[in-house]
Amino acid sequence: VTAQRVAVFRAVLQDLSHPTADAVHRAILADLGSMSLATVYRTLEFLAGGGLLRRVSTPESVSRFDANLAPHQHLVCRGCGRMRDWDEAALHRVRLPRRSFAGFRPEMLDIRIVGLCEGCARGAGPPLTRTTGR
Amino acid sequence: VTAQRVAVFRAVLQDLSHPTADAVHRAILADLGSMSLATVYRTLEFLAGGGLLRRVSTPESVSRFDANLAPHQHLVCRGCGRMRDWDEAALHRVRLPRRSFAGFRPEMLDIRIVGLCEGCARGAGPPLTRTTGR
DNA sequence: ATTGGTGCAAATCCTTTGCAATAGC
DNA sequence: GCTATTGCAAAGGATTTGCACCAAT
Repeated sequence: VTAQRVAVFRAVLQDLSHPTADAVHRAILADLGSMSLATVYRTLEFLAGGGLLRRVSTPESVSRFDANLAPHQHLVCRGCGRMRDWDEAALHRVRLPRRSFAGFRPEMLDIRIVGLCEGCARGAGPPLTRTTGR
Repeated sequence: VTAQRVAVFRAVLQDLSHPTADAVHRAILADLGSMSLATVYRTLEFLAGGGLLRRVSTPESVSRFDANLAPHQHLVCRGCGRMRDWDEAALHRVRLPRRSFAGFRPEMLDIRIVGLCEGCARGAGPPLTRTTGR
């Protein structure tokens, strides 16, 4: 339990937009002055492995991190990539089908609500490109 | 409309595991002999932009492509990364809440069913690491 | 001749890793 | 002192891009 680990954990706790490793790094630099990006990556990996953080998947090619361990969904802005927590009652009611799907063993549902955040909607974000599902 | 574009499109149509750019490239090499990986990337981008294919997000750091344009969900194996289409009735019933979520303008639901495919379940895939939601 | 598509290699972005220096117990 | 952690720089994988060449109109 080092100062760096505390700093990374706090940075994720404080950034509700689900920061990327780089965003965490920048926040720490602005706040404490210095820290290696490699250490940020290692620490995020360490905290996620220890169950203190979650690595969440994004439609982009970067990992984002979430300190909210409770079951919930995410609002993902396709403009800026930021994510906010959201807890939609209707989605809680969805259950994983009891048994396996033709040999596939389901373990969890991964649900995102993709759209535009307020800021990006104003400036009209880029056109919808990466899609899945409905 | 060139021979390369046809080859890429057909490769995606024929691979139901939602191939990566690299997998498409390998399939074409095995089949036709030669084609530049850069062209595969450019063509996939072109086809996705034109609406003939979809780029689907994955929990990994690679893009996968889907020629099935109908609304559906995916079974994603966290062992090998392969995806299969799945159409779960219960998930079709989920509706996006009517209006915006505190300034966020929802556009679509992105739903994945994460688990282990038959092959990976046998060999017991790696432990569950990247998570989201429930 | 002109426009667009292709191949190759170099460049970019995000992330991980080897290794020596360092910190904490 | 020992072991785990850090920083730096280099390596890595996926993807994109600059540019010259080639093909079809």
